[in-house]
Amino acid sequence: MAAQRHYDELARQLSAFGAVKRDMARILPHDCPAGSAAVLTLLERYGDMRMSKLAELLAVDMSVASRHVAHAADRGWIERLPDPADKRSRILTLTAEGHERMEDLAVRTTQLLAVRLSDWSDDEVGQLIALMSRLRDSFGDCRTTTSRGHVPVAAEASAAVQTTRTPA
Amino acid sequence: MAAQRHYDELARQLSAFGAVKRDMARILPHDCPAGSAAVLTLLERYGDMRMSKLAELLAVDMSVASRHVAHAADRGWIERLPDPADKRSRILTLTAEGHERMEDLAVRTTQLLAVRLSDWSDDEVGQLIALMSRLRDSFGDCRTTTSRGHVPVAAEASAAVQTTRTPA
DNA sequence: TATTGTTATACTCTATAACTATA
DNA sequence: TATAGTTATAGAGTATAACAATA
Repeated sequence: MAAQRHYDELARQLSAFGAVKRDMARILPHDCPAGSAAVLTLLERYGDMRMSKLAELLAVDMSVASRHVAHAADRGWIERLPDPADKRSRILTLTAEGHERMEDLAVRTTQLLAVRLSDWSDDEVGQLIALMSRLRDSFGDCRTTTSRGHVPVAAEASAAVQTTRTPA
Repeated sequence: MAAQRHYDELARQLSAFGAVKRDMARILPHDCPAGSAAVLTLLERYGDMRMSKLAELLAVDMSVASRHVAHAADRGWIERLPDPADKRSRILTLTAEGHERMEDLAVRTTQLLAVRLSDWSDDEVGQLIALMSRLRDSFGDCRTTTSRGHVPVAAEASAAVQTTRTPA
């Protein structure tokens, strides 16, 4: 259990962390907001998937994911193919244009981070990633796993305090 | 310099990190959105200050800070006193009601984090805070509006990782 | 002229709820 | 009835620009 004096500081860091995200978003093309970029990134990384799965990875409501997907689909970056196994569902897949767009996004991201993280060691970045990932996990946000070792978090979290697990 | 393979992963973590902030925001009182809560927190922590300083600490434009401050002032949580040294400026200060509100916020935050971080050690939380602080610092040089005295954001956190400020 | 702060406007992101079409 | 996905609506957060008052 962490000391209480750390709680306020962590909350403060989270509060001001948005500035980092906004700086990242500033380098995006004008027709590709952060939401769409996230959709493309996840599709390239994890391959074709359904809406519900994408929403889970994005850590947002499916209605939000649907909106981002519609934006990307309108621009021809992704396609929503019918799912032969379930006619209610749709399979999302990157188009050739989508892959091109992703290439562009990757270049922009790399260029920005190469500047911002110029005095970070590889190990330091790795540590930050690991801790951020674990925090998301502790908050029940890590529905997927970049690796196979997914640890369910609801169990140990609810041990300390009887908490309402997002009751509807 | 960090390896390129880490760049995409860090961008992905940042992208999905919003879910953590939203979970934190969910425990706030209905009349106190996250923006107002951040204002109260900073005023209690660093004491009375001017709008420009607050905006810097919030890492947002002053127009945004002004909006949050107006919300808090409308509810009697803070006061905007005239600055005798500069009649354009206003000194922000917490009222008694503001302190009460802060007490409530601190309790809510502590309760939530006690659950979420139940399996984190004190040192691990400190490491995360230090790395987040340093990342904000690495991104901070690009958007400083008033690069006067920079408040030591990571005062207590710098124990684990030494933050480096590259002078403009 | 430059700076401090406010306000008007517009845009992004988000969740809730109502809706459809399947299951 | 229940589930997958879409859309309409409302709310929070943000930046830009125009503005007023003061330096």
